[in-house]
Amino acid sequence: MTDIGKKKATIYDLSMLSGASPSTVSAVLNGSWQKRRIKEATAQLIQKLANEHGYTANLQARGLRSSRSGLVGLLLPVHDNRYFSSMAQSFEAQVRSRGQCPLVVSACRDPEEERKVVETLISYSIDELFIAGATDPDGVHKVCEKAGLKHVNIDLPGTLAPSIISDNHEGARMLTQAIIERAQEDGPLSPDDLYLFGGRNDHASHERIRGFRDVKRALLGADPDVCIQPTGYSPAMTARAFEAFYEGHGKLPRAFFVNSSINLEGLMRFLALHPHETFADIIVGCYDYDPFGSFLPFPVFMIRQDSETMITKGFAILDADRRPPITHLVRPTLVPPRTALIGPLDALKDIE
Amino acid sequence: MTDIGKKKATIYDLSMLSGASPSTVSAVLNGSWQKRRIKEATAQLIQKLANEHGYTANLQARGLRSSRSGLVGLLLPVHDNRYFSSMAQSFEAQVRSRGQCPLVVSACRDPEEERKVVETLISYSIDELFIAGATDPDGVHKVCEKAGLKHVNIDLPGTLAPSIISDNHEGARMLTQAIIERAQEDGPLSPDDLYLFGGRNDHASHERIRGFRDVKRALLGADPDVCIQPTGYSPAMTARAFEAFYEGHGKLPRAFFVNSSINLEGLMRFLALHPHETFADIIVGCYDYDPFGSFLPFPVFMIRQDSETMITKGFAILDADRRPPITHLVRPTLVPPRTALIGPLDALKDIE
DNA sequence: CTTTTTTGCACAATCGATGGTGCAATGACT
DNA sequence: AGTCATTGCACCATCGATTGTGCAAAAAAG
Repeated sequence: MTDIGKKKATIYDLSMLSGASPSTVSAVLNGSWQKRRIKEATAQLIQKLANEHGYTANLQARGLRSSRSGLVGLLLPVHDNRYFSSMAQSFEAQVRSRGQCPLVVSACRDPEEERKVVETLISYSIDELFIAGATDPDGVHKVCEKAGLKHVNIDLPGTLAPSIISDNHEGARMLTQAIIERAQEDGPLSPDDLYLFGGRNDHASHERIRGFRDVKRALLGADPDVCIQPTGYSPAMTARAFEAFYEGHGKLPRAFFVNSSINLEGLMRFLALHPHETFADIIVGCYDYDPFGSFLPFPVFMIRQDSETMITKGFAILDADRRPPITHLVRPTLVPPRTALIGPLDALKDIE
Repeated sequence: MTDIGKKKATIYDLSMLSGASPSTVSAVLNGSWQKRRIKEATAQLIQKLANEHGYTANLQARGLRSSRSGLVGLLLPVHDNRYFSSMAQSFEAQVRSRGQCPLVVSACRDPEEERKVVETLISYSIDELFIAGATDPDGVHKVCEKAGLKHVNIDLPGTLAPSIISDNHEGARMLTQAIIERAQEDGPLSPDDLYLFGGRNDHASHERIRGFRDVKRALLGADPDVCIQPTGYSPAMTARAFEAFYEGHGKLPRAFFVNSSINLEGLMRFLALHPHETFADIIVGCYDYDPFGSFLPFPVFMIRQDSETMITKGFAILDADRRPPITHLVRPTLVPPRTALIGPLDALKDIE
């Protein structure tokens, strides 16, 4: 307030102004002054000066000296997706409430990029890292371990570090059962009427496919392999798969399971190119929740993954003394069609 | 690779190993060795050692010394929203391609929080800051100015720093015209049939409301004030506004303009509580694009704001010598119903 | 074989904070 | 008054890099 446009005040400036030594100023401003037996009056004087001059500590200097930065990282595959962006939102809130600074970055599902990004984070001496949806969690683990960085995997498990993931198998079972039951309301459902689109060679996809097949076999008696159409996590590839099916059959499957909201975007691309009748009576299950996806013009059952709980558990694990590489499952919830859940935004005050 | 689990190598370690002085090592590793007339052979030796030991610079130390951190900040209102999350995605890509490190944080539209968050970023000596959708851009500006931090406003303008925003007035005109024309296909539209929901006391809302009223008056001849229903950026409040209208009229307006995708989520909450018939023939315009929002079971015209261009322009401005507090407009595009645009995710390779 | 120039590098200060150590002044006690 | 404990703080090394300066040795010039 007092200095306008000047450089930022340092403990040395306050040292001059107060007549105390820099180390005294430092002790006062970082709260360790009681331990250092600084007189209360001295402390108050320095506090006052600090306020007047708008002092804030240089966290790079502090981090350099103490080799702790107060930064906590979250590595995401992508931002542009409600599952991950709401994870980022919860993450931020929890990091802030712990008095640290969140650092959210994405690595585009590229294993090379994942490692490079983490190297960069390490160069800033981040204290802890959440690795979400990494393509190569164990590769990232090695980078972290070399630097002695505490970390957990979220969403996709690794074998070397503790992991907290959605119970994909159970979630997929719930979702599959829901769409089968709903489809059967319109008449008997043959195994050929139920497909799965999306997913690739990762743990989550495997588990979801396994859950899908289990339930499908139990309820419909069979499960031809052709009904599983992996397309990767790409809207374009997914759209192509729908297109291919449509060309072969003149329609979409009566019911299908879509592996993630990213794949569901592929369905939108398909729909954009075809008249409404093409999908007038399909039943869709999507392993992810999106508030608009829930209101599409056909029934969409969704799975809401509990990213908030995953983050909470992640912190609990990081805070623990020992961190065995165990995988913890978090139960997701089934969201029936036409449901608007409240999200992290609802915690915001928006008066006026 | 060579040391497993050890502490990170520093220039002093490499100095010992190579026999060169720390300053020589530093010069080699930061690329300034030509300028310092270091022999090529020396440089190569040091490079080799650095690779073998997996050296990476301590960026806090570098930042402390050079008072540049390589960090570029993006301050968002919220993550959990396709407009802002896709902005984050473009931002990251551009920052990375400039060899810097993106730091994306949200401040929940709380002016106090905005300033606090920026103070924190400043403590990490970030080099540049993008302030997106800030509630109080000028308050943030002052904090930045005190610290000598270069910054631009995105999405919501300030008066003290350069701003790059969507051409809200023009976008609103396009959107309003589109929904009016579409609604008129179903028969004549009276001024009471066209409402606007959402928005609050910010520049974007004002401009959008202005554009809406201009076009509505021009095409429908009148524009009763009751047709403007500001609800803030809150799904819950927006839902309440729809509910209130519905209680008063037994239906929703034939056509309406929704101020943002966040407000559109409020419509979803309303819909969840009412049967399909309630909204069988509404026409909606939403000032924001969401790939699923575009395929709701009624026509939804959307406005896609070009956040990628905004970020690009932002960098251009930050790179310029002078930065007058001018507001730059970026033209958004009208997206007709049932349209799936490609997004930043499509740049990703997703093989297999 | 000097003198000058160039090459190649080492030295040391510095960025802003932290924390161990040491010492003077004060007060308590015998 | 002399001894001892306590209080209150200053001093200084340190974290890991950057950078201005200076100086020896080698090369070029005379």
